[in-house]
Amino acid sequence: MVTDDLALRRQACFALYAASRALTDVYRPILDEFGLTYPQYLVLLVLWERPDEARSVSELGAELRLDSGTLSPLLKRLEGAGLVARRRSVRDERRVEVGLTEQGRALRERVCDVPLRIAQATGLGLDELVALRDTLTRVTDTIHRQKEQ
Amino acid sequence: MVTDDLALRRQACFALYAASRALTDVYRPILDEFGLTYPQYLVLLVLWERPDEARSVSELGAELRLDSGTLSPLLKRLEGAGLVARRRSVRDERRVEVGLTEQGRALRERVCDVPLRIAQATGLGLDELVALRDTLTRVTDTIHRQKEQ
DNA sequence: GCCAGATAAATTGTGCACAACTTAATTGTG
DNA sequence: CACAATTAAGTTGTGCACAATTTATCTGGC
Repeated sequence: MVTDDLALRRQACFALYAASRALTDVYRPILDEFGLTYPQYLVLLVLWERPDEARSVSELGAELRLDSGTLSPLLKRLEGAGLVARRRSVRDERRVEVGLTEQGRALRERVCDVPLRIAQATGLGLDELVALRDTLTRVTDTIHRQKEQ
Repeated sequence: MVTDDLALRRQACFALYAASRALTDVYRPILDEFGLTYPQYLVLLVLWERPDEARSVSELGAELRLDSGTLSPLLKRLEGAGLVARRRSVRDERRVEVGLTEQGRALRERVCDVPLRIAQATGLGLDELVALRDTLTRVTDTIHRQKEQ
């Protein structure tokens, strides 16, 4: 029956959209303690993986799948907060290198229990959470692979 | 090891955020044929469930978990597109009733194969898709239940 | 060495999301 | 009945997302 196929509650996509916003709602008060938004926190996650290595805007964009239209103003806000430093690459002046400041590196220690706090809010066990992550990653990769062809 | 716990690829939340945006990317060109954005499409999904019954802004908001700050301008755009009609309730003049226009009802037939096209893009089987939807709905409900207490 | 095409980041414009606030109408309690 | 508290929708301001465009730089072919 076509009628039911369009019912909101049947849509996996709505479930995904709703869950994503609900989780961001959980993050908001927690990250607010550090003056961060969720996308800003994601940028820091990337930089914290190799804290002494600067990344270009497009490298960050490739990891997070965000373009310069989103990242440029976001990075300016992180710079304004004193967490990252931006400077033109000497070797290629088109590139802007984004690195952590001392303050940005230090924030990492204060934030490291955030994932656990979030995981608890989901009500899922660690195994379920891993399974969910892997399913979603597979969906995302499938979509991106199709887009490239 | 704390280092790895913060790695981007380990975060289920990033997987959720990335998958949600990737799926919206799949919707965009499809909904563009109808001049719709994804949130606008969601509003129509709600209205199409009972096409002859108007809903208040807050009823729509309860279904979609969106507030009037998001819905008011969105509904004005749907009205501008000729798909919905808004009018003040006679019984309670605080309320605004949102109903489908004839054009809005007619759009449903043209859109009814959209879910199938999206499902195919995910690369998941129908059973996996249902399981994913149910897991995500459970996460969302858990979070919202906690918020109310 | 020159220049057409490619690349990197920023800018502009539109449309969500959401917090905080405003305005208007309604409801409950004395 | 009066009026304080509540409720509904809209408005304002901030921060993403993303398309389209702009500006600056670089690269490869000649």
